[in-house]
Amino acid sequence: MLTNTEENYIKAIYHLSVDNKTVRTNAISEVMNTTPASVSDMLKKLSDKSYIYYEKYQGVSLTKKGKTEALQVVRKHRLWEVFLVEKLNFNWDEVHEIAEQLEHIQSKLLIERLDDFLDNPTSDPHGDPIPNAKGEMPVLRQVLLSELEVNGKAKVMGMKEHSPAFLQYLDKLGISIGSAVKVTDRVVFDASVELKVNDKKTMVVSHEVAKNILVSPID
Amino acid sequence: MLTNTEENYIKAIYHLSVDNKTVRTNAISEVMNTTPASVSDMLKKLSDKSYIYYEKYQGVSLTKKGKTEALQVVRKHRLWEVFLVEKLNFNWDEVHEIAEQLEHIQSKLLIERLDDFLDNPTSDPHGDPIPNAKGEMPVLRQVLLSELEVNGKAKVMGMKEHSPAFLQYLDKLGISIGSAVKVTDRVVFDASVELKVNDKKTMVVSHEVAKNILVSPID
DNA sequence: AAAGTAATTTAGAGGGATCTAAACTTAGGG
DNA sequence: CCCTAAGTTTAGATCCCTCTAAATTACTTT
Ligand SMILES: [Mn+2]
Ligand SMILES: [Mn+2]
Ligand SMILES: [Mn+2]
Ligand SMILES: [Mn+2]
Repeated sequence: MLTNTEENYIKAIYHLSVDNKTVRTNAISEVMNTTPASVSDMLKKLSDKSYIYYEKYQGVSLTKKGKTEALQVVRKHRLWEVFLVEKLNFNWDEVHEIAEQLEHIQSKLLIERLDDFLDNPTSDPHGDPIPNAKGEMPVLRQVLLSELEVNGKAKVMGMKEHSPAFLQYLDKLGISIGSAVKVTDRVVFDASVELKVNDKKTMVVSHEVAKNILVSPID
Repeated sequence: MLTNTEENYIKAIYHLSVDNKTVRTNAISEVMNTTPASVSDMLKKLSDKSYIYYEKYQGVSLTKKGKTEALQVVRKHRLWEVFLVEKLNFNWDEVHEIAEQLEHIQSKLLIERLDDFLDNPTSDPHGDPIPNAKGEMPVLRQVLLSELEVNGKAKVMGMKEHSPAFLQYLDKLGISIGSAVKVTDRVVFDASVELKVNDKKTMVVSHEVAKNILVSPID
């Protein structure tokens, strides 16, 4: 049985594991808001318990066992976020903090009942895919809005950034999951993206914003 | 901000505070499954933080502040139990352990939204009253089934004991909240109660069982 | 009222999670 | 190729919660 803290570390390592690079101590300390010293302690513990592969000074990666645990926590987090938005009428920028707490509730049965109650959703309010009970997750072929070619059309599928500030900004722009977007121009100077949303509103978003919006191109 | 453990101690003290007697260290250690030594430590801490009145060797009682906290935890516990039974189709004997975890989720907004989602219930699946957001709780005039006179009629309002074993036994007997009961006889030897449930089934329950069923007499 | 017993508190310790400061390792620039 | 800066680990400490064992206090019983 993992403690809440251990679950959080494993989840952080999971989220930091892009491509097959090893995850570094400092990167973990940053997302966990702890010191590298604390991370080192925890890595030793998680390694002893076989949740991670760990070689001193070389960074870590999740074992099969660790990845399974991580995916269960991610599953719970995202299902609770769906619950909060769909059933309790929270806005998508308000749910992450509460889900950070709810994701640690221990009850297999609870999460399966919740999944059914929500009609087995496949993605959360931010467009992130929800692993199934076995920890399988559909790999979605998505591209960043910042990478879409001029005149390219696409459907908004999700957001990489989940901060309330970012999500509220999208609300203001009228961009949400499912929105149809068309890139009408790209500013050479700063890579800002000019786009049309739902065939109506035309707007310009910074490269930074465009980099955090995941879209699925329509050919 | 209280830790989960502090919340649990305060809740335990609340539940042990019947009539105006002071709550004793050993009683707390028993319901918390800890040693009296651990309780003493915690009492000192809670007293320093003004959640309880504490005089060494004399037992404790909750301050206004402590009672307010306790009632909020109780409110959350019972609302989550309603959620689990009403929305996720749990049986009433399965919800307590999960609610023990959920009651510590910190979010005022969440609990108010949950309350609305559940249509502001006034009692939980075991018949226990749910404090409102201000911590007010209706005082229900209830009596134990064991105290009902022979030929007395009553409606089952709640259970004092919440263990799965007890609740499952009631399921088997066909006794649930709202059941109409009539005491047809009382065995002098061991105070067992003979009763008729919903004008149909006649059965005998032990004094011990009857002592744990709360009823509201019908005149 | 003193003794004996039960309840309670204190002392001392350990595990979990965190920190700061110091020591160590790695890797890149001169 | 070695030296230094950045990254990482270790050492030593604190806070929280828990324990066992010992000491203290309160209550009961004679
Ligand atoms: Mn989230
Ligand atoms: Mn999300
Ligand atoms: Mn309960
Ligand atoms: Mn209950």
